[in-house]
Amino acid sequence: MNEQLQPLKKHTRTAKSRTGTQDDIVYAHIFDAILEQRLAPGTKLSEEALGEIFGVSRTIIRRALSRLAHEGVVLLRPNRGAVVASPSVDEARQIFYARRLVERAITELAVEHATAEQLAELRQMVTDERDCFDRGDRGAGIRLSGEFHLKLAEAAKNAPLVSFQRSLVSQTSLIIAQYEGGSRSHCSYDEHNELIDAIEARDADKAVQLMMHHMDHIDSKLNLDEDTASDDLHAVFSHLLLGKKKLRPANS
Amino acid sequence: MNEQLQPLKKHTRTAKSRTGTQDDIVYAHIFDAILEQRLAPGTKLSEEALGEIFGVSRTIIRRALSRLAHEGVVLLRPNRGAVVASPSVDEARQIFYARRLVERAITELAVEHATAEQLAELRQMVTDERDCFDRGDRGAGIRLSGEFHLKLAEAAKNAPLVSFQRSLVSQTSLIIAQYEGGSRSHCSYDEHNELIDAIEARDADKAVQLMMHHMDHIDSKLNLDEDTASDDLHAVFSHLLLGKKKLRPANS
DNA sequence: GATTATGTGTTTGTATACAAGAAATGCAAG
DNA sequence: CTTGCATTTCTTGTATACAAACACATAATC
Repeated sequence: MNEQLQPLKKHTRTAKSRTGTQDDIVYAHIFDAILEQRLAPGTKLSEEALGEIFGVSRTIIRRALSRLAHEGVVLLRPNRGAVVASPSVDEARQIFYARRLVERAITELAVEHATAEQLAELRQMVTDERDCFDRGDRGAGIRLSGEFHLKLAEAAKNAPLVSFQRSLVSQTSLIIAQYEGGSRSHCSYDEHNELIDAIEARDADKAVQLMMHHMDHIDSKLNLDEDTASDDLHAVFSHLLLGKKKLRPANS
Repeated sequence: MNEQLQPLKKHTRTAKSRTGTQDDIVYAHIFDAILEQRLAPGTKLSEEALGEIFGVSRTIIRRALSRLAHEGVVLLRPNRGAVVASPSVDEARQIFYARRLVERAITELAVEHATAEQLAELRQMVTDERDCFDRGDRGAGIRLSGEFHLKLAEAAKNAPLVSFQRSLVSQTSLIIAQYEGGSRSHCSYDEHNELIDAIEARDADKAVQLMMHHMDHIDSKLNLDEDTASDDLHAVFSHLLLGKKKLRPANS
């Protein structure tokens, strides 16, 4: 039953390898497409169109969109369909506040609970992440970088925090994709490696300090601080550009 | 369209007064039923049965169950239907850990951002809550007490935290309903009032201190600490009791 | 000429029919 | 009497058909 539809062999099979039910697959593919900016913020996600693309009925699409909406990467307006979320600067700040809070707790818990296997997996993920950035696959890099933080949350052994972290990481990735600054190395894997070192050494203070510095680093690369005008304008007008009618020059 | 089905005038109209779409109504009613323990942990939630009860199709029920599963009050097993969640002691501990974390942040933010109107609303909610407990409506009391904490989260003006808090409060209410200790005053409204006082005085340290004490108070009333044997057994066997066939006495 | 009303087309919301999977029951064999 | 297997029934998963709401365009009136 999972085999009867596999028209989903896009790019490098970035969608999660877990061969779950169809809506998992659809969910993962839309998710990846959003993070890799193949779907721009504000883009309308028509149920029927997506259904045709993935070869499934609207029922499945609807479930996937519902999940994405719950994680905040898709906005689901009643009777008006789904669009790719375009977080405002204020929303981005709220997300970053929550993330600092959660990352601090996760780091402390991971120092306490992370097993050797988990640390090894984390190291592997950092390697994969570096490979992605090296080969220029920015979208996959952002996604893997997010998955690193999610894996860390799993090492903390607190299910509610994992769930929350998943939502925060998704939205953060969206924000990074949207508000990226000039610098290209986004989530420096060096910092990730140092972090694993501190956790492996069971040095909670240092690990937390590194994590907080890492957070600072991430949002210092974004154009959130004061400098929000240009990106904000883009977000503000993105929904107007959806209609197919051509706009006349605004300054005439 | 919202008016065409109203066979939902149960008890005291506790379901949220927002007259949203059908699945909101169904969601709220099942949610309330679980919190007020009219649905015991482990109870199977048949889609068709619920559909008949609420006079809607399985489609709506399915959406509602999906939401409830996302909040953690319902467990959704693939191909095997939904059951009312029965959090283990360990899961309860994880939830409480996360709640302390979030409540601390929310309190700090509320001190900073809460408006006079919001504080007034909070006071009103405490009054309502006291009325419920006074008139012996324990289920509604637990629910209102949870809604107080949710309202406080809204005053903190951080959307991701509100969303997370909603999930945590739901699960906490379920835990309280499941692991209640002997004492009857569950979420002492006095503590809620003191908390509002401190927030109104913009005294962050005192507010946080009160909130943490409040959290201590809540879980000191539960049978989580060491004393978990009896309740654990109940949780372990609860799903066996679902079948309608009568069990023979276990100790014979 | 601008603004409002109306009609058409497209998209979402809901219900239902059908297919696939799991639990339960009954039968048969040891 | 117990145990293993097959059939049967019930429940969930998915697709599709229908109804309602919205967006857009056209036309009519002020």
